[in-house]
Amino acid sequence: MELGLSLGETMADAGRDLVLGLGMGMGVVRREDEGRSKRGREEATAAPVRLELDFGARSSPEPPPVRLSLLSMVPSLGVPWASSNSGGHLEAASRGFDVNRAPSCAFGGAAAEADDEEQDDAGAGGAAVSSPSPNNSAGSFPTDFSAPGQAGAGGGGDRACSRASDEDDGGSSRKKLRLSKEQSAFLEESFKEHATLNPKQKQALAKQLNLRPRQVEVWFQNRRARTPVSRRFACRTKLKQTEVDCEYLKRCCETLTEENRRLQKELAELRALKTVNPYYMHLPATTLSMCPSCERVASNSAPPPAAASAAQATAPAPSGGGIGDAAPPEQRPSSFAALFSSPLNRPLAAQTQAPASS
DNA sequence: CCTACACCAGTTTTTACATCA
DNA sequence: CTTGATGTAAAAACTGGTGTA
Repeated sequence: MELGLSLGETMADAGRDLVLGLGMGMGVVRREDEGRSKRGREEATAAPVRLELDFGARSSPEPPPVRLSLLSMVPSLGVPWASSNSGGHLEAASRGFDVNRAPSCAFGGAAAEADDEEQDDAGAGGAAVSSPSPNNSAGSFPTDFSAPGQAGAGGGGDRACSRASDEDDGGSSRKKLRLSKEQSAFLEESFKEHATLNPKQKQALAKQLNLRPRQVEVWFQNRRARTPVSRRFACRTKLKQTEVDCEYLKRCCETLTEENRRLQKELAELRALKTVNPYYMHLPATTLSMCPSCERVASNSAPPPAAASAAQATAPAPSGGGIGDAAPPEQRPSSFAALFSSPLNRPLAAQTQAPASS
């Protein structure tokens, strides 16, 4: 028996199917419709033997398929549940999978039929018992999703379940769940397809993973915040980029300080030279610039435009690292840093004309 | 103009884990 | 070796602001 589920139109469009393979004789293949998906979960809940999820992207060979095999059962719940895993599959059993959470949360009673908010209400309405899973080594996950029958049963589902929201848990403290590996993997796969969600996709994902839409939304927000800043710097998240920018600014500051020190020294030397031989220089030395094209010395205080531009084009990169487009990624922190790079790229004559003229 | 919604940046809170006495 | 305290990183969740339909 194979139960095929797809994440609404988005996942279907992406050519990815979520397959719930139930090790039974009967076969049901479901697609699209959330209501039917829900029913599919109910059937999965009733299946006593084997529940297998395949997150493999059919269309893309790139990501390795995420397969979850939930073989064992929690007898008290009467559902196939993750307390062990078979070789070659994800370590679903170690953390549990929300999609397959015990009926108490996802499929139990009215909550199964209610939408996500109503699920919360149902969960709060029931005995809001935090029951750490016996299978969870950490044993600290507050499963406030509990519904009647959940307490004490433990449920191999250990951690991940939609927490009751602040408004319905009655408490002032927010409880935070850790998404299971499988949930994260599923969201990750979805994120690869589309970094943003429309309401329909959000609802579908939430339903699929037994999370609240808000949770899916928050996950995508956080995920976007951690996403690489650009394709070019695929290894950099925004946070990492900020750190890189900070480092680069430090280097800029050091470079400018060093440059300033050098120029001060140069100025002192020129002044000393002028004092020794007052007829040697009528113009500050640094105002003399050579036009690379005509090879004539321009004695104006400002270099000729052609010379300036040519000198800019041929100016060596500052010691702090090139920030031009040709620079390797490691040396080019960001476009933001480029704002601070221009003074360093200016030719020396242009940089030093002001202090030298004094 | 108002409203609803999505998004983002920044922050807070919670959890898991490592370290050490 | 075990245990509890402590620190820290990562992630979930929240808040306030902004843009858009």
